[in-house]
Amino acid sequence: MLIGELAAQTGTTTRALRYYEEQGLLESDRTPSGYRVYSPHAVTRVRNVRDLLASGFTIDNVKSFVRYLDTDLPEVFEYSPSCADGYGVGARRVAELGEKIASLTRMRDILVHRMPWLASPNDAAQKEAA
Amino acid sequence: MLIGELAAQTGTTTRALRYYEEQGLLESDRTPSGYRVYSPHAVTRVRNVRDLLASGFTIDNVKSFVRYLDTDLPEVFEYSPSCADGYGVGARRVAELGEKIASLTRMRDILVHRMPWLASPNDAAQKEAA
DNA sequence: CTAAGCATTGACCCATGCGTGAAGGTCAAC
DNA sequence: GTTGACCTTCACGCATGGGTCAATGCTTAG
Repeated sequence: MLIGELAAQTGTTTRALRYYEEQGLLESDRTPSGYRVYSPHAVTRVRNVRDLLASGFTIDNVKSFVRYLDTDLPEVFEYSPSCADGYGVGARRVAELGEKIASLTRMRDILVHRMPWLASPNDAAQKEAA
Repeated sequence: MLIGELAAQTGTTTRALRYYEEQGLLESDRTPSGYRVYSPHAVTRVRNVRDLLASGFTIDNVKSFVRYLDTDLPEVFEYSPSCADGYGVGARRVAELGEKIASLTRMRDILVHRMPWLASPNDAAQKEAA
């Protein structure tokens, strides 16, 4: 299949697919005239990439999972030592997200401290969510 | 005073001061040879800009406060209708920060949901912090 | 033949607050 | 006169995931 069809089947754009290929996450054959040709497996692969991106991983993170992208990913990953490297990536990413969250939360708290009259609704929602 | 001394007195860099000027947050006279010359008021101004940035405002936000930057800012802003526009900026910024925090938190929760074995320490700290 | 609708590579754009050179002019002191 | 410490204006770089042209080629139906 050509790139437009793959884009349609995976709900993304041709630009994104070329980007994934540029990042080493996707392969393609070429017609004599240079068009990218994909096997049906590419659909799974692209869905997995987008799944992981939507789960909060970065493109660089996803590169670490490249070995697992050709089969459907489970909803929840069991712990198995054969995937320890992937788990390290997950742990680091969670730590990064935690730091960013903490940093933004500090900023928001400083702001609310200096402007107390804009405090309550967000604060209540925040405490409830945690 | 010249830019280097202003940088030293405000604990920042010459690069940052030129950037603030480029953004319309700081003014300077020039010597015949083109050096920037600042009045002592500039020290207060720069400190206020950095104070607001450290409080979680963006450069664009600070531009809205440009009228108030020549006198010392209070630690906590009282509510007064004469500054309603500034308060709107504060409210919007707090909302933006809240959205970013919520978005990152959603991502982290999805990740932890898919990789449950990396859950606890961050989670506990998070709930405690809120 | 030609137009429509696909494809190609290349390259700039977004936001954020500066850091970090490069290449050069100015000023005070020795 | 020359060294060294200051100053000047560019202008690229960062991290993120593509968006959005531009200029051009391929393919197929009318």
